[in-house]
Amino acid sequence: MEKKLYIATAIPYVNGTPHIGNALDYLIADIWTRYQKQNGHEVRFQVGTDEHGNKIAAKAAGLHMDPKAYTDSTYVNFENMVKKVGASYTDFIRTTDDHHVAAVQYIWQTLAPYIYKGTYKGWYCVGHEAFFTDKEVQATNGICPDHQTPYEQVSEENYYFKTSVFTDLIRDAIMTDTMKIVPEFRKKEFLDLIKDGLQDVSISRPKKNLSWGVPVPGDPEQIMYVWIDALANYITVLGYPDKEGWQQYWPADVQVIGKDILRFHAGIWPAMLLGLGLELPRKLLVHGFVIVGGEKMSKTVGNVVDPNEIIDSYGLDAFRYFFSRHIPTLDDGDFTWEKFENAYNSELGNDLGNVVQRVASMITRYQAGVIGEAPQGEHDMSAYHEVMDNLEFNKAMDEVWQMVRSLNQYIENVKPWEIAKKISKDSEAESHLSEVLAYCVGALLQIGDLLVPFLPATAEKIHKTFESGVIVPTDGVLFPKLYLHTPDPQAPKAA
RNA sequence: CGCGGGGUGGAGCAGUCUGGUCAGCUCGGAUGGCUCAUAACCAUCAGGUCGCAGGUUCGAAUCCUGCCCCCGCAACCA
Repeated sequence: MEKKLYIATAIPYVNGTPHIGNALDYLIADIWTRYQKQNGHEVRFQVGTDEHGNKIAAKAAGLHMDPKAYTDSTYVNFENMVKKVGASYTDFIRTTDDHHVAAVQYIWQTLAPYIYKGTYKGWYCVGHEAFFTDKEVQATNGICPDHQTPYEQVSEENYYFKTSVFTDLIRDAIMTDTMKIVPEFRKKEFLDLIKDGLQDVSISRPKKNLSWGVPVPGDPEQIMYVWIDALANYITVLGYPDKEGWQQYWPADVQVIGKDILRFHAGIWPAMLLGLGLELPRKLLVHGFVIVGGEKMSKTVGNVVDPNEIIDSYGLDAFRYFFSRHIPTLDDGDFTWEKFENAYNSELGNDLGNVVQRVASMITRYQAGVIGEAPQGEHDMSAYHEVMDNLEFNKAMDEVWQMVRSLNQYIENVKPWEIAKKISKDSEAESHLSEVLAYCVGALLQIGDLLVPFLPATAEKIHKTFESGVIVPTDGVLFPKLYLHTPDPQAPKAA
């Protein structure tokens, strides 16, 4: 029996609309999920939303809504985005779910030996709903640059979680790759960050400062701050602690996170798990940010790219293609509409789409669509599997495109159209031709297999066209040319 | 002396750990070939002091030293 696998994504805060970073989370997790399913694993794939906190409460109040009613209306945007990128998720969790809330309170009680009450004094920014260090306050002359409001000196009672006591265990787990942080440089970065030990973390707020959240068990004056509430989702969604079956999936095989939230997932979260006596996730996949034309995406600059627009214009597989191949899985990547369209036209259209088309067309033309026995694709896939296992999906796509290229070169070398001309004179030409074309089909079917995790719809079309032994014509070509952001070479030249 | 990543032909990158077989790949450009194909495909060519200055070596993009420049991060920012 293969082990059941669990893959989890960070849950975004529902204050706002889904952006390309969220889409990237879902896409990466989905590629891994489909890859593992293809390898015969059963996979549970979680997504969800973080719905508590002051910003939500404030936004709801602004709309004269109850916070829950507000999140009921917005979480859907995220679920739609998950579906839009084709993510094959199995579970969607909201931190306002009843089971989650109850489970979080159970977790708090279980962690009680590591929780103590303390007083926090510091400079507080209402807009951030967060405290800032003296250094930061000095650097900004006491005015929060984001909100243009002065920091206030605030003192409040909080509960703290003793993450510090788990420092050595966590450091050890990271160093030995028991909890493997991928890529390596993120691992180093984090180890450096905790070289002086983890610092205890404040996990509650007085009710007067934070009303919308999970109540602290046994203390009506305190509400849980984001950490325990949000991070716990990764296990509560599986049914922890009371529903059957979660043990089959925990520990997670991979947790997909952005580089901005590594410290929480590599520090606080493992501490919680250790406090609960649970295993740590096997791997943390830390991806980078999507930048646009070399600049950070930001609303004020107005360069925000909406994933919906890409998918609506070019199709889902085109979106999945660009963001899996041209945005490195483990690093920042650059998006521009020109880059996207060039990749679409030349790589998806000219390379992949065209080679599918030309092979299908030759078989139809020379052999009335009959393929015969296609041999197993003989390309060595070990490089592909190696980079997949290293979670470098972009490199796996490079491997696939290498194969596409080779196939085009092969066709050019063998020149099936010339063999076809000899059929009337040369008795061996006919079998030679069908052998050549069957080889091409074998290669295409292999390419199709490798594309399953990345471009599910395209992979299916390729299989459908070739796998039956007879060409099944498709409607239109795979990736028709589009010139929405780059000049159309066929357009009449401007004077 | 805070930490990390990076500076390679017009653009984007690989190669640096394990010195020579490295100056490579993709896009873009030029030329040619082909006609099965989505004006697609294939081949060839142009070309870069491998950030700068020293050093080690028979030999350095690759190792050592110093310097310059760019980009993140710097703990409660999902």
